[in-house]
Amino acid sequence: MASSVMRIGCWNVNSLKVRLDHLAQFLQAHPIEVLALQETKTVDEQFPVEAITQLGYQVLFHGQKTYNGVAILSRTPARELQRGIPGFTDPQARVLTALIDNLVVVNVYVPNGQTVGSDKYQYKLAFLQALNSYVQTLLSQYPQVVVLGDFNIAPDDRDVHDPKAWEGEVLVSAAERQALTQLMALGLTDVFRIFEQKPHSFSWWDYRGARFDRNAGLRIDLILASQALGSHCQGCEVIVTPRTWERPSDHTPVVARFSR
DNA sequence: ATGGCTAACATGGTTAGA
Repeated sequence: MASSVMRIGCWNVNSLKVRLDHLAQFLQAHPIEVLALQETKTVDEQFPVEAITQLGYQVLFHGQKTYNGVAILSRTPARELQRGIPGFTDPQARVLTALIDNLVVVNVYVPNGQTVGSDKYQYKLAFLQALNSYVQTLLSQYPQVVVLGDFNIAPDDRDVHDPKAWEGEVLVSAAERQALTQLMALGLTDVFRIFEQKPHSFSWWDYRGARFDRNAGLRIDLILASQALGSHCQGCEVIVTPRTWERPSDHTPVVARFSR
């Protein structure tokens, strides 16, 4: 790659079709090298390849009807390594892994879990366990790995606008946080926390109740880097601006910058 | 206060998100 800097981002767009203009605006302002999208909500047959190409990106995608769907945009060619998690049969399109130069990009849209103890919560925990095994295998094969996307887990109370109100709830419950801790224990760093950050930095705000205006959000969109990659991280920030645009996604992009 | 917003699918009202 010509550039000495590699910028990698993630963004839950909550429907790619609705958010195409915002994606173009964002990439114009932040012409990053790799962007992992979640909740594209688009079947592969209808994926807007042409629109993405016109933005100057190549794209891999793994979608389904109505729900979920993930895509990886890149300036340089990406090779698809895996759709979904090996050995974890799942009709929901939530994981896509690509090899871009020497970098393994694991784009994840972790299940929401709905409520603690529900069937969807159990599915979320099973998903995270399967993801753990998968990432462990990848880390044994490749030094440079980034696992990024919508984790639907706020790592700790700094990532929650009102920890008391959220205590024990889905997205912050002990079992979810433990699953994330176990994933990171494989050798992944939440690069956002390498750096000093403004307090109350969040990546998602509920559409309801003017929560964005009150900054009543959570940080649930994460960029986790392997040691070999993370040691080259030069910065990480949440890009809040797209949340101020008309008809926004409820999530904002997160971007990390790496030297090469 | 189990409401409240948004999107998909459908074309009214349900499902799901987080």
